[in-house]
Amino acid sequence: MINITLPDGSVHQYEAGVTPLDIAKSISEGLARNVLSAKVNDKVTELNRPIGDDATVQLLTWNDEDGKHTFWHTSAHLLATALQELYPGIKFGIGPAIENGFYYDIDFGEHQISSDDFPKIEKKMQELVSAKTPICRREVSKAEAMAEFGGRGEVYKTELIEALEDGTISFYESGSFTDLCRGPHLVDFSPIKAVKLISLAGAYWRGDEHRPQLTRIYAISFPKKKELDEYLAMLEEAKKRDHRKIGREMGLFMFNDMVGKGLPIWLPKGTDLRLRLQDFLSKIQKRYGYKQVITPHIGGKQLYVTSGHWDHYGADSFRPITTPEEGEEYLLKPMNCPHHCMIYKNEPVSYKELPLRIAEFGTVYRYEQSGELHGLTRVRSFTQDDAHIFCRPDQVKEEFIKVMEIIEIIFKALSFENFEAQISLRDPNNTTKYVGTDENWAKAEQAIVEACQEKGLKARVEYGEAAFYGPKLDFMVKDAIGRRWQLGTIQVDYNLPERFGLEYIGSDGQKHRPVMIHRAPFGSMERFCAVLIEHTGGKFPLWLTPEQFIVLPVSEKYLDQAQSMLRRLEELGLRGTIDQRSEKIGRKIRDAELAKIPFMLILGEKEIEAGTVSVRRQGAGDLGSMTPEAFAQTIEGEIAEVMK
RNA sequence: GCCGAUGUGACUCAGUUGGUAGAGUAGCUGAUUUGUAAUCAGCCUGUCGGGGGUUCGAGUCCCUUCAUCGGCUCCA
Repeated sequence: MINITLPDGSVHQYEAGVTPLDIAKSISEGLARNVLSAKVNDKVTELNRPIGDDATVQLLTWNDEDGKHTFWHTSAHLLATALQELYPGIKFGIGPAIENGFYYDIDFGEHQISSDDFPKIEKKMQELVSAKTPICRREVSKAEAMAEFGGRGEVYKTELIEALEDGTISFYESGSFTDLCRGPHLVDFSPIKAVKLISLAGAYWRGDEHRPQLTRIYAISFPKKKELDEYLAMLEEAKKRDHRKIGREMGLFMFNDMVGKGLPIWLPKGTDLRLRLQDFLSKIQKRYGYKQVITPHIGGKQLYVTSGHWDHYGADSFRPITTPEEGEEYLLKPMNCPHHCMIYKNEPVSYKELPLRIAEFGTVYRYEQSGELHGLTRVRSFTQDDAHIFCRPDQVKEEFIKVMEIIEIIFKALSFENFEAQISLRDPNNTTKYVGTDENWAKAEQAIVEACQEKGLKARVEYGEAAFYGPKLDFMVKDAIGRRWQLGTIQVDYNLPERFGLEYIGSDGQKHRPVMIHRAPFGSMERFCAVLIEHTGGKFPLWLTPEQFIVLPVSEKYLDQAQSMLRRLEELGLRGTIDQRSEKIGRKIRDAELAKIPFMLILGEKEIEAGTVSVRRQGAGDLGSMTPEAFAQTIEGEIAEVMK
């Protein structure tokens, strides 16, 4: 007999060789029906793998991330099995579970495939599910594995096997399909009741653009048909929050082919919103001792040769601008740092002046690959809420904390709660590719980690993700359909101060090299606004929204009074417009509701006599009538609540 | 840049096996003067993304190019 410890701490005795499924059955039939895989001593395994010794066991269902993972991983095998039967001779890459569903990378060789083939593939998958095709694990030696896959010409699989250690290799068989796989899997396909192929995409083998491009099929599956329907409905809902759609509908921004792809144009309302965000940040920055500057949109080529950017990115960027003067060349600025370095160099700097914080809403131009452009989140011209902090090495941590505070204030004011933070550090096994001394790196990395600890910020640490010039801390937020975008960033830079020969005079009278910190709490105004639109669905916070209210006169007879009401409210510090059309009030309300204007102020005979307006809240309905002063107070009160 | 898809009036979309473009919304004009989510009538709107080809005839088929969408790669 062996002792099995369950998550609640209870210990049960079973025969040696008991399987997780047996354990589930002994607990309840319902659990046995829903269990997908099990965590045995913290390792996820399949339900039919015998347990030989005392162990802690956690039974995993759809509600556990690991259970879901098993489900989707098996679904990927289901997809592969179906494809193997439909398209003999295709070669398989990899097929993992992902955040939402799974994919399989396949070299279709001669076969042509398009999304028109999806129904056929889905049907084949359903057949395999109905047949309760079992999935069997088999451990093989490296030689056997190579022989089996090599014999079939599975070049991708053999490459994977190459890299594996003998004795750790396992196969999973389902129907006619055998896959190299660590597992674990469901014991058969039958729990996969609903499956949907989502999209087709090209994906380079091992993510390397110099290697063959495989066809990736994205799909998702669920234990219940209803869950699939709900998921698809959720995706539809998310599409309604797409910033590209809302941006057009609300008149926030536009694109135009003649202006050029990836070059956004901010329309009046979008500009209003953006400037309000910029003002908000500017005020905070002033409090934190930043000096605001303005620099040109172009810079001499030599500036970027000195900074190193020309060597690094020159070939893949906008071409230099030439002039009638022989040899004169300028670049559209891809970043603001070199200009700011020149500001630093303009006068000798004493240690007493540090940290020096130079801020600019700086518009930069980057020649992003055309396939990568995406609404406002990835563009070729964008404005960074940039600043560069020049400080002594011992000030890095304190400055980091101050920047984190600014980001905290902003995210709080906009209710960005579900962000992720990532600390990117050096690859400890390969320190040669980085510039700067070991001592400084160690100091800066430690400063970042400690700053996060002190601020109580939970950040994921990634080794090898640092830029060659320094470690960084990034803030990521998801968009409507779950894509992650990097917004705020704080980066330490040892490179530019070196290249530009920046120095300050220390208390010892000697010259020293300052550390430079790049930081952008929003990241860029474009991307930030895009994510903000998707988070709010266009219902912006009152302090930010371009139009806080719209006056709706009941008939054209009251237009004059509407005008004076608007003036009165503007005097009280609010902003809004009047619906002057000769439409019925119901129509005006409908249009204002759809335009997501927070407050509708209805003005008719009753209100004019009483000197009030009837207030209607977008999405919430009639709030009754009040004086303009009382209305202004309501709005101010709400704003103060958020901003405190 | 690569893989796949899409492109019809300002917007959303229809347009059978190729037969010479249509609806709703928006806009304009007029009537209506309206009380909490769509007043009525009339009018206008298109090189069917661009270019080339096949055909008696192309929005429909082919080639090419541009843009957009979903991914990959990249992202100072």
